[in-house]
Amino acid sequence: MPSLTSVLGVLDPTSDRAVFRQIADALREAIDKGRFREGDKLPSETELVDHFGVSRMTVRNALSLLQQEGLAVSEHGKGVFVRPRPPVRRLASDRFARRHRDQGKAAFTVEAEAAGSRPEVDSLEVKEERPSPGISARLGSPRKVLARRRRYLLDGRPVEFATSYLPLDLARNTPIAQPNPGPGGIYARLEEMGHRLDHFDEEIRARMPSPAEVRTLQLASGVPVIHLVRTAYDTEGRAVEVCDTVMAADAYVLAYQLPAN
Amino acid sequence: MPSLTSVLGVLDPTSDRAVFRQIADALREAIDKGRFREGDKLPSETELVDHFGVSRMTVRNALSLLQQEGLAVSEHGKGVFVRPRPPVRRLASDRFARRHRDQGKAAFTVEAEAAGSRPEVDSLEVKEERPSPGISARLGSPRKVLARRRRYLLDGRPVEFATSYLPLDLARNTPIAQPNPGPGGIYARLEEMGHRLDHFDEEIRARMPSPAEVRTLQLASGVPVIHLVRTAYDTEGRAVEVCDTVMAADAYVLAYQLPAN
DNA sequence: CTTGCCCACTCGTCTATACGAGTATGCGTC
DNA sequence: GACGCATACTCGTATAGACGAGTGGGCAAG
Repeated sequence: MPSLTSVLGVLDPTSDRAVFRQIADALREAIDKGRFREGDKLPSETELVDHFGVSRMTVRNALSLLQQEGLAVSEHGKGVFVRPRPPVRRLASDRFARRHRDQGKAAFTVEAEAAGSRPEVDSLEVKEERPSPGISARLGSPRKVLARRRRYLLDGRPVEFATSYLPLDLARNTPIAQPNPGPGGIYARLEEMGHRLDHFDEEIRARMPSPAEVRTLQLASGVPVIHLVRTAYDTEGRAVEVCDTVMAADAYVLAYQLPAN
Repeated sequence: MPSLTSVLGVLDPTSDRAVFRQIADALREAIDKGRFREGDKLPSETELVDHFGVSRMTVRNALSLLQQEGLAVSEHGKGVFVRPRPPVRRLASDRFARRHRDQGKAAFTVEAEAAGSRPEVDSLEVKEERPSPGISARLGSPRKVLARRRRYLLDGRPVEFATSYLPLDLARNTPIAQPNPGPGGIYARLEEMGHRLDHFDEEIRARMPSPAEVRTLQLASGVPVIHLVRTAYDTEGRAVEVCDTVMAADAYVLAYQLPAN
């Protein structure tokens, strides 16, 4: 068991860098160098207080910085730990290609099982709503829309929360309005109903989560969300669906392939 | 001038919600409702201490929460302000299409001026390096690479930091190794040299910035970064360039168009 | 052996105080 | 008017202490 001094060094009293930043720097460097690895417990607040000879608030300030940076997570009653990097799910840009739809099973389920994870979908809700301005504009200002909400989990961990919006005149009294729309999902149903899909537009933003998003996605502090809004167009140029998705950013990498022409 | 009570309400002493969270909730709600607008100054710490009858650390805790959420920014000596939403730059997925390259001017400059902003590029650096493992794998394990680093600014604000890597055997002693590679950029030069571009792969992640990234992009707290890695392939299937880009997430929307086939 | 309790250790919350440092304003001097 | 300074206000940093609450291990009683 190496001494704390050899792992963390000591403060530089001549430095004009704030003490809590120096402590954060020492911990960050130790993590970067692998002295603490994913899931390892960092020294307790008391140990850091003793080692650096500062007050507890100063140590907490330093640890709080690391949490904001997404490097550490604290667990009440246990300690502060190096944040584990969860397995990452890769979303390929061809994930909605027609050939995948023909298989029948939901893309999320197939792909997760192939990756050796246990997929779940919960909090499914289907209801009719008045569209928000953003959704309304994308769908051509329908008076009402059908909203399909669901949350996706991998191995019990929530990773994504998505809502699909469809113009009500298009979706009412169809399988799309059922909780389970059947094999191939709502895109397969849309095509059966004569809305042959032409292309999708996707808009990607990243930001910090709202408190509500922190709850539904069980996000650690220092983890942003990726906000993806996809609009599906049929061959007539009509927007037939908007899917609004919020993903835990530490669980995803999005992949796109672009032609050079 | 409405009283603070009418804007923020009062604490609920019977609630088991932590006091600093209640204060943060009150401020967040007031911001959401438009009682404080973008750029507005929030009540000073002292005013909040007096209004809620708590100690200053409790108020600072609440304000710190809002900053982590990206809702507020503090300015030393001035106050805490509702974080202004900067104008957002939209990156379209066809931004590297050949037709845009033919114009001659740099895409960033053209587009920024069209949007009425003042574009700048700085800290240009061109050097030969040993590639990191990730870059090396993408480029087919060259021994050395040419690295082109630059930072992009809009109206004086840094928004993006990018590094292009090219296999050295391909780029050495060409215009690509010059600080200014000429009209159309390095992609135009690559095509002139016989590497006709076929497609690009882009990988997108979002995360909190490192301290170094906070400095170079002058990021407010609570602003994540979008990390985009683009690999360019020529028609022979060879990876000819990797561009590693870190963007201030509050300054960008990425847009992609996907075919449905 | 099992159950249940106590205790030690962890982080969470809150108070009170002090001083430092950046900003803006007004006022007096030049 | 221009300049410089004092001052009041802002947030930043740090100390010291207190109590609460979640976790886990040890120990004693059953």
